Amino acid sequence: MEDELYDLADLFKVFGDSTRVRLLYELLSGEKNVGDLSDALNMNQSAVSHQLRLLKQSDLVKVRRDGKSMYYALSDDHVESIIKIGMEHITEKKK
Amino acid sequence: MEDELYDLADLFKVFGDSTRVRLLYELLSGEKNVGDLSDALNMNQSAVSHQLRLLKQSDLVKVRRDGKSMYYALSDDHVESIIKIGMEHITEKKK
DNA sequence: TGAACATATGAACAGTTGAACATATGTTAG
DNA sequence: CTAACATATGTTCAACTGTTCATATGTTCA
Repeated sequence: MEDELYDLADLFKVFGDSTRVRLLYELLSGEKNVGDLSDALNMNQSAVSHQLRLLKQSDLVKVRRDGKSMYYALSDDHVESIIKIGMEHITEKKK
Repeated sequence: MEDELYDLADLFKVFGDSTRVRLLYELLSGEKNVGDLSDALNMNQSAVSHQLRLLKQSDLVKVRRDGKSMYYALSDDHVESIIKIGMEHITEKKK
């Protein structure tokens, strides 16, 4: 159990960055390629690509190639659940 | 919405550290004082106190004083939900 | 009041991290 | 094959973070 808590912290570390959270949020509405994501976040391609890599490593997103583009998508719906509950905490806190 | 994503990242940042996650986990079984928590994590009192402060600031824990001791407890059950879903992601990933 | 205890706070230092820049890899069309 | 495009990777650096040590604050009890 102790070990799992370390893995858990590592997982949340991934959610603990605004760039990555915004990427995940963008992907809630469906798969997108790197260019789309760079535009959406208004960040350079390299930064986005680096962060997508981390998301991939944590199995939060999956990728498929289509021609020259790489399409990223959420890998399962835990992501949506986690974001949803986090949001609840935030909005309740503001009351 | 954009703003909320930054707050969300800040929230997860708090979960993204093993010391803090372990503290939250300890508190799942009920309120504990700082000494108990230091012993449980085998960390010095100062480090634990510093981290508890962050947890407090994020409204993840609440405190009450009883004599010389400060008793910390989870402030609501979002914490439990978040940990639970995170764990699910991890265990599914291992399959 | 003052000693002993429990916790909090401040400062400093090492380790980590995200972004930017440059460049490499991989793909398609001509 | 090669130019143009899309994405990935390596490196560097400033900013941030967690722990430790020292010390301050707050509480109880004799």
